[in-house]
Amino acid sequence: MQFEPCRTCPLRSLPLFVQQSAADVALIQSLKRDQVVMPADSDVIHEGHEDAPLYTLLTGWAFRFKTLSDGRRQILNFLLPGDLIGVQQKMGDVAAHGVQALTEVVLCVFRRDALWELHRGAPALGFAVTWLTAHEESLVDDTLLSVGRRSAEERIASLLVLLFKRMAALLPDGGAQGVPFPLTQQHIADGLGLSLVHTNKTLRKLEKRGLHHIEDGRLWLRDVKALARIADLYGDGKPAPRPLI
Amino acid sequence: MQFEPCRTCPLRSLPLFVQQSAADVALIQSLKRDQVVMPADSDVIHEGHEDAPLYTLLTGWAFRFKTLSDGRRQILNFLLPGDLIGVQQKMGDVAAHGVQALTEVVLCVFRRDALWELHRGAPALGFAVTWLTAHEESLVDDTLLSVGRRSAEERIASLLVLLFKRMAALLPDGGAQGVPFPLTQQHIADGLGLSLVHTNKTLRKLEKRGLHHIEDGRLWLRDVKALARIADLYGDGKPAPRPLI
DNA sequence: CAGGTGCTGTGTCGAATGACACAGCGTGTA
DNA sequence: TACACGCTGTGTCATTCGACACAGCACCTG
Repeated sequence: MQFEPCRTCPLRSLPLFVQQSAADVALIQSLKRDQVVMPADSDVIHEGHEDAPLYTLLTGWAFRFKTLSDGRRQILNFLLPGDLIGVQQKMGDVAAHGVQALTEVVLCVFRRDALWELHRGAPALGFAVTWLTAHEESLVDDTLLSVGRRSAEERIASLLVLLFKRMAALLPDGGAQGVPFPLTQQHIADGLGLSLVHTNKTLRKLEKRGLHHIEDGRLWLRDVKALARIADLYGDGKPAPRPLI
Repeated sequence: MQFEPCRTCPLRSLPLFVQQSAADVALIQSLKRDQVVMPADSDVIHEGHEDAPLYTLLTGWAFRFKTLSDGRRQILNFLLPGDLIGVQQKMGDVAAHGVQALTEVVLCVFRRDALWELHRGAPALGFAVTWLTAHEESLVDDTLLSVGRRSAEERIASLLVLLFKRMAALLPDGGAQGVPFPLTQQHIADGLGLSLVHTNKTLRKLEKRGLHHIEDGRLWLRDVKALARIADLYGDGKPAPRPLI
């Protein structure tokens, strides 16, 4: 095992993540099987794959998605460092989703029985898995509210603000210099149930009003308040402190 | 404690639910605090409520939803007997959702610390909580695919088939005589991101083609194959066996 | 340097869906 | 009986959003 021990994982020291006991970290470490790098646009989990391993995203961006048989694609949510990948794969009867890398990603690979071993070996870690799963569901809930009931402009405002805040919580400067933003307009469209063209026009409209700016893979929010107002987002805050597995 | 013991819970004997050890059932029982009946249309959990208890739905239908401040409402998913209610409430920073009864419902009420005690007391039950949460997420994923990428006709076909199958799995006759279906067209509209009027017209179109029939709170699928083809649903099957807490 | 590819930007047009208005019908209730 | 209310059904018109077409530009690669 030549990879870095979990104890010194660079994510773990961020204020976003809650402190865990040495024993719990050691258990996580013992279930870690490998650490891999995958290039941008590669498939982390093939859609329809039934028995994928469990991963944690260490660096980079990815997304979960489903497609219809004629190719229409819906992005379910975006994955940032610290997100767990593959919990739903072995559960649930409904057809599985795929996971694709947006940027080059670094992944922790866990043993296939890790999900069960986490529950068996440490209740706190089992609880953490539940927490992360429920949290991800609440992200999907929010997107569903957007796609079902918000206009194109409101959806885009909402996405920009929520992704900005999630990413900013992972940065030392909290997004003062903008945040990395590797999505193309096609990804935004697929995440919000919009067409590419309409996404482009709506983004341009918001940008012309001085609300945001995207350039060279970075996103700046020029007027977070206005965007949050458009999206009808309440709750100011930083993302809640979360467990890391 | 005058309510029925979990051991003889009528749901537990259905083939849909996996067998659990006597010790696990006893633990569940020990965390059960009450059993309550609530009328149709009542709020099980108020939207925005931060610290609701954990429930299991014993009989009846309910739904989770979120609203925008101007009243637009999105139903996130429908809840049937055996579904766990309230896992997301204490987790996740994004604003909470509400839960409302569609019919009169009977609920098991658990102690506030039940979620943690399940993980602490029995790894298998902690795992079951994770399973149920991941499973519910996959339902929301599916709805998001519908709302984002399916046409109105496809969405409705998909909803009818999926709800029919979920409900049929809870019935002895497997839906041969139709299944109970307490949704109004407004609920369908709010669950699929459509307007009431358009929902009505689309339902009528499908019914005129002989694909389904709704009457007196029951749903019959006259041509499941055709509906599944319209919705681009694959996977024939019955819902997977699931834990019951 | 030519050509290909992926992404963004824009105009025009058409289609899916929403908004509004109102009717019918069953049910509860004063 | 009369009336209100909730739900379904239907016509007409308005709007949002999607489809198609194409341009510009950066980047790669032969």
